[in-house]
Amino acid sequence: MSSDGPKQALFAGFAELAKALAHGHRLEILEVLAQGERSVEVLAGRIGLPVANVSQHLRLMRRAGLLASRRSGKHVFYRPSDPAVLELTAALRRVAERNSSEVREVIGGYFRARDSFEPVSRKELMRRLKDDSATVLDVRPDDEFAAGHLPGAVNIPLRDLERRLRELPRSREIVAYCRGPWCVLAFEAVALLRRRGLKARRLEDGFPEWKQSGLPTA
Amino acid sequence: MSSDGPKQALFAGFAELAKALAHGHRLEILEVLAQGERSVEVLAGRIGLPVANVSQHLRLMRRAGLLASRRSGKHVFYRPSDPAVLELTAALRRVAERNSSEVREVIGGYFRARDSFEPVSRKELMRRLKDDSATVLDVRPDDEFAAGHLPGAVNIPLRDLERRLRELPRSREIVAYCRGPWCVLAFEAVALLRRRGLKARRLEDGFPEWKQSGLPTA
DNA sequence: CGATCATTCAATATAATGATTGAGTAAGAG
DNA sequence: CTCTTACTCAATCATTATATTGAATGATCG
Repeated sequence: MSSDGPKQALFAGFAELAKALAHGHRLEILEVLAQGERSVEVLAGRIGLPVANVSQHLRLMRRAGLLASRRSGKHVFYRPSDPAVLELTAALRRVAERNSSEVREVIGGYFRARDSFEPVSRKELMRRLKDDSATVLDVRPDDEFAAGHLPGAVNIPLRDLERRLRELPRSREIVAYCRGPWCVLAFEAVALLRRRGLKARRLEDGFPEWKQSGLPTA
Repeated sequence: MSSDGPKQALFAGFAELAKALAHGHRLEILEVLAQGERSVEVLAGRIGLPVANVSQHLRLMRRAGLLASRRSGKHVFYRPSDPAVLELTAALRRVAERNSSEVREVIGGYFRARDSFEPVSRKELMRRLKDDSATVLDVRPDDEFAAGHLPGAVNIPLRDLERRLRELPRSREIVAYCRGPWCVLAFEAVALLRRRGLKARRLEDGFPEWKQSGLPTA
C-alpha cells in the first residue's frame, strides 16, 4: 500500500481516505449518516441498495477512518467518526460547485430552475425564529427528524407533503430544509408549495450544517 | 457517469472530484503545485516519475476541475484552479491525521522521532520575526523559493544543507519550513541541524498555508 | 523549412474496484 | 437448542484505473 519513504507512505494514506470518498453511493451514505447514526438495513432502504452492498461500502469507509460503528443488540449503527469528516465533505462540495463542469451543469439545469429566489441564510432564519415571522418545515423522513431538528420545526416528509398541505399556514412564509445544501427534498418541497400558492423559501443548507455551526437544536 | 436523478448526478460529480484526489502521486503533484505553477517536465523531475505518466495525472485532475493550465511557448504550466482546492487537501489531511490508522502510524513512527519539540506556530513566528529573534530557513528547492517565500527567509535546499551549515548562526534559533505540514524536508533539516548542535525547530506548516492565511510573503 | 523540445495521445498489459450471490456469524426470540 | 434477524464475509465477474511504450502534436529555433 505504501512505497518507500515516509513521504510516499503519507500520501498513500491520504489517498486511501480520498478513495473512500470517491464513490457516489458512499457519499450518499455519508449524507444520511450526517443526520445521525443509522443501522445498515435502514441505510440500505433509504438509498435503495442491497444490504450486502451497503455493508461493503460501510466496511470500506470504516477501515479508512471515515466511520465508526457500535453494536446494539442485533443492529450495527454507523456514524461519522469525527466532525472533521463532515468538514471534508463540505470542502469537497465547495470545490465541486465552483470547479467541476459536470456539477455546475447539474446545478444550473435542475436546481437553479427550482430555486428562483434566494435561499434563506442560517443567520436570517435565526432572526425570523426570534420574532416568530416564519414557519420552519423539515421535509426529511420522520426518523431523521426524530434524531434532531431545528427548534420549532414542523416535520412533513416530502412524500406526505401534498396531502398534508392544510397543516401549513397560507399567509406566513415557510422555510423548508432537509439534509444539506443540495438535498433534493427541500428543492422539491419549495417548488410544490409555490405551485400551490404558498410563500416558501429554502434554507441555504441542512440540519447537519445548522448543528455544526453551534446553533440551538431540538 | 451519472445515474438517474439529479441527486445521484450530483453525488457522482462530487465522487469524480474525490477520485481525482485519490492517488498518492496526484496528491504529491498537488503539494508541489501549491508552491506555485510548474511545467510538466519540472514536476516529473521533482517527484521522480515519467513525463507521460505525470501528464496523464495532470489531465485527469484538470478535467475534474482541480487544476488549471496555461501554455507559454513550449511549456504548459499547471496550477491549482482555486484556493478552495488547497482547503480541500488540508481537510483531507486533517481527517487522515486523526482517523486513519495507517497515517497515524507513519506519523508516530517517522515524524514524531524527528520532532521531539513543539513546532512553531505561524503566530509565534510572526512575533519572532518582528523582534528579530529567529532565523527563518527555507529548505525547498530554489525554484520554489523563487516563486515565493517567507519574509527574510534564507534558502538552503535540504540537499545542500550539510555543506552550507556555516551560513547559519549557531546562537540564534533557526525555524525551518518547506512545502506543508508533513513535508519531509523540514523534518530532516531540523534533525540534521540538531545533530550538529544548532538550535532548530520546525514551522507548523509550509509556505502555502502561510500565504493563504494572509501573512506577508516575499 | 526541418530539427528539436515539451507535451499529449493511443494502445496495451496489469491491477484494482464494484455489484451480486450465497454462505457464514452474532445476537436475541421462542 | 433451534429459528429468525441483521449483518458480514468470500468468491465471482464485469468494469475501470494505472503505468508503460511509442507515436503524434504544437511550438520554437537555427
